[in-house]
Amino acid sequence: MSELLSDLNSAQRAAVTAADGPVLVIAGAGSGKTRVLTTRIAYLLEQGLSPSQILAFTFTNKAARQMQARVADSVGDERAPFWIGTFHATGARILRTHADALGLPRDYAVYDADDQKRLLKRVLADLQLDPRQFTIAGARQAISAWKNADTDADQALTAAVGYIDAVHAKIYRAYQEALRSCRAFDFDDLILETVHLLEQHAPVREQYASRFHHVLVDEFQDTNPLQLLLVRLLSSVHGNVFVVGDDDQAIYGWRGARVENMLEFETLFRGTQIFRLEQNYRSLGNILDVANAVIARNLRRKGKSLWTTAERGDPVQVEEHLDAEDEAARLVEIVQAEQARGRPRGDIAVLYRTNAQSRLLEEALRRAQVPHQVVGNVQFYERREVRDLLAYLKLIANPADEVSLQRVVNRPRRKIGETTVVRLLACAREHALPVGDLGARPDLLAEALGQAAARRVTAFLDQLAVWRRAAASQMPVPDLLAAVLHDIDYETFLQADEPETAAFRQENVAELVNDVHAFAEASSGGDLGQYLEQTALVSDQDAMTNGEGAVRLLTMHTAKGLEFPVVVVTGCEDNLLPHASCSDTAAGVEEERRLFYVAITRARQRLYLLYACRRRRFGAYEDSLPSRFLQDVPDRLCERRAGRDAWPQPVARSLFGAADLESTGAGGARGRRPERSPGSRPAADKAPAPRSRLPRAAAAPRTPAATRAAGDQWAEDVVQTPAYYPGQHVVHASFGAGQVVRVEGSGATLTVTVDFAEHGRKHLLPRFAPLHPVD
DNA sequence: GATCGATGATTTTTT
DNA sequence: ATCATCGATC
Repeated sequence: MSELLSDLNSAQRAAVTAADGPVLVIAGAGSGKTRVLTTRIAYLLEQGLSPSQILAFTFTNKAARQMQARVADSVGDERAPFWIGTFHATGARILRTHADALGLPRDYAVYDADDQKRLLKRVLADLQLDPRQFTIAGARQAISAWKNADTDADQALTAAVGYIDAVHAKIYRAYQEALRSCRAFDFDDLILETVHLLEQHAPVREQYASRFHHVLVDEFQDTNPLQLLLVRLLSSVHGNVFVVGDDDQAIYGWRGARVENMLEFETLFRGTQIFRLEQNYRSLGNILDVANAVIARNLRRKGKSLWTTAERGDPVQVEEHLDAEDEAARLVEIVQAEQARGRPRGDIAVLYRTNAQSRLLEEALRRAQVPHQVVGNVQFYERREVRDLLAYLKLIANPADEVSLQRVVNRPRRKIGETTVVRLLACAREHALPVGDLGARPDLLAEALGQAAARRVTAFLDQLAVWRRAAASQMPVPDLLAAVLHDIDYETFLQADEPETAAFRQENVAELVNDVHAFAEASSGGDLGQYLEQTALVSDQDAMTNGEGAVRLLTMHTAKGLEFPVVVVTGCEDNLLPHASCSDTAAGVEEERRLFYVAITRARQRLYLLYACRRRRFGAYEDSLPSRFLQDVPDRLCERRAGRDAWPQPVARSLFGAADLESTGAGGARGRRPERSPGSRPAADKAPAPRSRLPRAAAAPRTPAATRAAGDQWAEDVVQTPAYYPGQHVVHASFGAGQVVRVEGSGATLTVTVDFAEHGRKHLLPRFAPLHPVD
């Protein structure tokens, strides 16, 4: 035990060893928050608690896995299997366990954002609302807000103020009915229904609340009222609630999170002990002071100031670029310069406010042959063919899943069109039967459909029934998927459907097959329901592997909880950061400032803050101004510079001096760059060597591709796909270590054949499969 | 029922 | 600029 605590500072140790009862740990960025949490769990275990008496909530599945692994490291594997997961995963687990007893459907589906959208689309169409006035996104937002406030549709209708609200409430009701008749829960339901379960069924509540002697919550500042309620219910017997958070990093207000959960914690839980962690172990001094200076501008905060004993480090680099394309080009330079200094690519993270920004950055990196990984965004599970196949599996698991049925009923083509589907669904609804089971009722089908349509539908439903029987008799998920693929002859369909992309799609299918196999191996006999649940609940961050070797591109939100030696924040511009849609309220701007603070505090050693003077929006250039937050970056901590040739000034504000307003210029040329203010460094002279002052090593950076190409291992498209080569040692997240056998295709269709030590030969798409070179 | 071209929205962040 | 959806056509 003493070794457990020996590496902690006194504040951390006090928190870890706190006596029973409610505990609030206010943990600044980089102050060892995760460590305190894991050590606390290990400490409790060493105090004699059984793992089954501990429940912990994390923000992502990845964090859950890491935390479990770290605890296992310090106390041994056999003591480690405590309950840990996201609120959603934990809710799903509890619901699944008690479904039968409560009359809930046992094989309920979990609807993700896409399923939810499709269902809402149908609901909106059924209600015949003006699609201009009532959008899917608007309705979804309203419904989610109600659910997070534990308000049902009837309550929402009663409390509705005004027409829009009232219609949204009606949509809510219709949506909820549709969801239930599909035997599906959406993300919010996973928590809401769990709360209802515990509230309404005292025995179940007692069971969990007495079982869990300690409940711990990470990222507490981003919990919503429902999640808080769940925590209270689960800890209602023992009252040992240990929460860790940072009010300065609350960035999920827009989806119902309430910092107040944290700020009011001590009034909610009597006798709360509070600990503050303010020593930062992550960032060098300049970076930390910039972060402190920025966040100090927020008025609504508990207030803390992080300190460090680390050296100052380099000044933070603040750079102006002409446009987003230039910014992207500069990013490539930065990456190459960092590499030239011996920095692994995996040390570098690129952050942005919106996903849309990633495309340009990604393109620039691809052109420059810099291996990179976009974390989140277009997920593997969101590929169309992958979603199609998952929809088949979902429909097999749950015949009432109308959204999935709609998705696959005519894919491959079975000549079952829109009209037929509408009639089919109406029929199912009318007789309160799962649509997938209608095959057993030829009488109803004959009644609802024409003869030809009924025949085709019957053929499809019969096929479905065969798969269902196979699944019911415990056919392993990989076999089931193989059966589906064979029976629908998906390969032929892909070929016929779109020959140009068939090969690419085929590989996605192969990757899904791999994924299913990996699941089967990892879970040893996990059933279909578990697999589907897992695919529904993956988060953006989960897709980020620990492997080295790729520059990471991710949103600032996704970056929460992570750290990188080098961070490049792009698009530090007003209307982007703070985002235009958040700029009209003080609270909105404060949340955006916290987001900027989160971005800054991800950096350990070097930090770049980039902005562009103009940027395309919907295709056309629009002028942009430096983020107002950049004004809060103290001059003494940073170097401000312009990266490229002289360019027309944006209209008003610039970091380079106040003279801008006068330099509006005439005609086409909008004036030239003004003189630098005394405090800031000049960047480019007007001389034609503007980049020479940029922080880049003098020697031309050598890319790995350039080096390896000499080996002549490469096919002709070596230029496009430099990252993998035969003989190379790689690591895959599920399959472990292996060696590359063959590299085919390029760009998006790049396929790598790998012999894995423990899993044999697999074909992989590095674009989706997390495959990392072992340097 | 499928296909093609025109049209309009899209870019806030996510479990 | 790109994507999804819609309508007209086969």
